[in-house]
Amino acid sequence: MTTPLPNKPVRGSNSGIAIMAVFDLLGRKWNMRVMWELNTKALSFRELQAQCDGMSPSVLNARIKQLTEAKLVCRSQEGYKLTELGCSLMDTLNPLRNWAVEWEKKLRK
Amino acid sequence: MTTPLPNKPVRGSNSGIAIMAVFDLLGRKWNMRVMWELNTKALSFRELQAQCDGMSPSVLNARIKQLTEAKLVCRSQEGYKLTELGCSLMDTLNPLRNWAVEWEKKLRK
DNA sequence: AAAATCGCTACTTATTTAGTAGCATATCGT
DNA sequence: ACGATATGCTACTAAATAAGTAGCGATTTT
Repeated sequence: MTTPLPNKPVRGSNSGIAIMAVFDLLGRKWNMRVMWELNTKALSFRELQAQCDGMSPSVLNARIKQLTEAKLVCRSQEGYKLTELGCSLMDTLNPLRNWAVEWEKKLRK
Repeated sequence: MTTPLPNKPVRGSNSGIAIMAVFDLLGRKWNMRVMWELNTKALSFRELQAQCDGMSPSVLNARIKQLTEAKLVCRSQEGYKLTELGCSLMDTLNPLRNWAVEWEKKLRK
């Protein structure tokens, strides 16, 4: 157990950089949730808001903007929906669903 | 496109509840990152802080508390480390690593 | 043409995170 | 034994983010 404080990231392989960006994105309130709801079907702004427990429109707007810039969500005739890239993210995130129920079981114990 | 605003979650199957808790946990700054760093090896408080770009100790403390209550992290002789449950979460999250690099590629295009 | 609904912005307040200082305990070298 | 250094962590303030509410201009419905 050594290591003083003054240490910057210095992740050698640089392959670590990408995952950090993902953490920034997903580690933000609502982003996963919004995508999760859109994974079912395209939704209009207000539908999406309703699905997300009535989250405030200002924040929803900001999230949509961020997810759109990240090319995970886009707008279409039927409303907001996931892009291919967005779908692929939800696919890799899908196992979380099952993990979640196992986790909940063990927490109750 | 219908649906007025006043609508609460009402997720029928109740299996949706668990994933929402996961979103609350992971959708919070630093939680994924902290676990990611611990996935490599056990770390002391200050080591962990250094690995996480010098995140403020007050926040780190809060995160550790939350992750500990969630039984994903625990303390040991060697420092803080992931529990079995925590490891299993990182395992299911592992594919994110590869998704992240693909995502980055397509973003640059 | 009136009423309702839409996507969204503008604002204020509440909650969360960042940033810094420092205390109490433990370990180390002399 | 003594001071020097390191550790885990708390306290406090400032900055950033989210919640909450009102409402505008545009479209759609009646």
